[in-house]
Amino acid sequence: MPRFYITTPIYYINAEPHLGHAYTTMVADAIARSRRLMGEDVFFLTGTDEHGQKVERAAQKAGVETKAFADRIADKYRTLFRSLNISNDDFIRTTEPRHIRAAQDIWRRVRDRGYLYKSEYEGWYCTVDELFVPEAQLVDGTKCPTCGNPVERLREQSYFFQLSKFQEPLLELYRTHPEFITPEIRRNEMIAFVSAGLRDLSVSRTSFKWGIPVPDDPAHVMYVWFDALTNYLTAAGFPDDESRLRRYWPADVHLMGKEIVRQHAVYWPAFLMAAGLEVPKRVIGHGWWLMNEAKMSKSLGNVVQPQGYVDRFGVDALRYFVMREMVVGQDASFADETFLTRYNSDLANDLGNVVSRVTTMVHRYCGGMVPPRGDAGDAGLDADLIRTTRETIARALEQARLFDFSTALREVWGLISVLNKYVVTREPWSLARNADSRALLDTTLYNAADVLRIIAALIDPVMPSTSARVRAMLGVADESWADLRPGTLESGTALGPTEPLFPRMEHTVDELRKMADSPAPAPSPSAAAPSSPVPAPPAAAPAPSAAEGKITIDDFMKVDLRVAKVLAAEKVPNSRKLVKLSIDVGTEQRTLVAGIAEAYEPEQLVGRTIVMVFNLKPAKLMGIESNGMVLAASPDGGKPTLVGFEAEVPPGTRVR
RNA sequence: CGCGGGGUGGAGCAGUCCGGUAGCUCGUUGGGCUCAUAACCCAAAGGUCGCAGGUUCAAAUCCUGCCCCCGCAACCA
Repeated sequence: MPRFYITTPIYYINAEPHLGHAYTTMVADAIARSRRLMGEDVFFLTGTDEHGQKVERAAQKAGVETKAFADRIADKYRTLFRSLNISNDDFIRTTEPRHIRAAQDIWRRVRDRGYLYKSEYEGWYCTVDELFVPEAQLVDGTKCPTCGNPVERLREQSYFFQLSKFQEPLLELYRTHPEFITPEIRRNEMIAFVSAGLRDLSVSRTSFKWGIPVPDDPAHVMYVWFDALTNYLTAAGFPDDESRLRRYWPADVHLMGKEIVRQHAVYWPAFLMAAGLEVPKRVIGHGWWLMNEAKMSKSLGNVVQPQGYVDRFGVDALRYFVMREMVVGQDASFADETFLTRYNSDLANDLGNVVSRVTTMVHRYCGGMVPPRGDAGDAGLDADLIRTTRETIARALEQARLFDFSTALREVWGLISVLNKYVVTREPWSLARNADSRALLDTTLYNAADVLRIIAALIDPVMPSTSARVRAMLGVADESWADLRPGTLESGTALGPTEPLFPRMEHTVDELRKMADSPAPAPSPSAAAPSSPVPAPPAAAPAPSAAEGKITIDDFMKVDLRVAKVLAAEKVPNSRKLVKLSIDVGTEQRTLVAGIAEAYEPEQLVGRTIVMVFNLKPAKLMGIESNGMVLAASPDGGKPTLVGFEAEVPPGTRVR
């Protein structure tokens, strides 16, 4: 049996899971499921990356032990993946003993083959926060972005990996295996990056402890990617289980977001070559989900919580949407309007409705049993349907093999459309009124039900539970893709009860947003299968956990809001949206920088009364220090509108 | 010359590599049907394919120049 090993990245646990993590994992899941249907021996790995200073600090901040913190976040990922119906075969955590052993083993191999050397790492270090700060993040070029204190130049001992030795071997790899990096744009980027020259990589640290100790030099822990990337080997049995390793290594697909293609397509194969191990076969970098045209990010408050969509629409609706909407490799936008349209149009009106109408007719006209196939069909309509079905199977399977589920789904929906036309043209309801047309009625409904069976099989990797529900309605068992063809549905099969797959969602987007803002409804009372879409309970259940995310009046009072008057305003040179303001706050004059140039000309601002955050920590923007922040309404994607008053208020007045 | 993506009927997109009748989904309008989740089916309206040159029998597609939009970067404090 051919084997197929696919991985997601292991997710870094300093933050909670969001749509991006969910997306990568759902795509990997669809790939894994499709390969199982093709009869391959699949090993599908995901997990969490738990070491490093950021985790150590996040735990400190949360006031818990690092290990306990890691357990908690890892559980969140597990829980999310369960609710997304992810079929991973293993869930690896880099803090597990098996991984620590593997990472140390590969370290020794790389070291013994002469690709590690000890030297000094030099960088900007903040003694207050106890961490190195990348030069680009420094405030004013001298201060720590987190605490504002001056950083100092510091050296520490570090092991370096001789990445520079792998420039040629890597370019050779890209040349001889063009499919190694997909899509092509990522490949070109990597070729450019490697061609520009590679610097040796610092791969250990002495400045923190939360990591895997370097063998024979316990003052050092392994740094970031050396530890993390090795997980793909660990789970494949490295180093002890040789037969397993021979079976599953090298991996067939490493799937990830485009931001970490470099680590997987440059560092990782270099590490492996250095250790004398085989490199993976393919690295796929997918695009990003854009929210209102911006990349989602926490500070923008536009993070999509996957769980909310699962609760409202069902897992398969979310899985369908992301697979259908994003062409792997490109960016796509996640808009509620589009989601709702796809849900109602593709899932309710097309898929759900065609299943409903066909099964209902079999119940009504054929006593709930698949009728005999007969030979009453004609060479036109019936033969066309069967031929289209065959072609759809071939094309959808081919697209799935190429990891292009968007196109595969388009093919399947084309078949749904053809099936609808078939039904309308043949008019079974008319045939049913006339005893003479019994044979044609049977053939028609046989063919229609048979195509539903094919559709259920084709959507299986993307929508596993919907696939199962369609099969339950048809009374048929799971089937693989190995011998999928029309005409194999058995006559006489008793259908299960018909139920709506995707109830139409009549809410407007605004209503849905409101619901999404309120806390998710309590998990539906026991029995509800995870697959059944929960028709959103309108305006239900406030707040068991309402306290979360709210602040006390004391917290609010920490924010000192004041009225100020603009004395002068000028556009910051070379900036797009920044305006430099001189303002009168009653007691003093201040300079501040505001990101409102797209909405206001400087002249309009002079003399205007504004509201500002008075006690905000100063920050430097485009080289100008800003002492405070102007309040404005800032719609997503729109231009800001300044806060104002209906009556004259003197500068310096406190606002609460 | 910072890096990258993009400009195709009202909206969102495919087509561009390998020139040859401009396509899909949603929306709109009219009709049909009543098995179906007011779903489905048919038809129609709607496009100077960002602009200007060039190559060609023929350009959305190839070449040159320009304009505009959007990310990222170092500007949302």
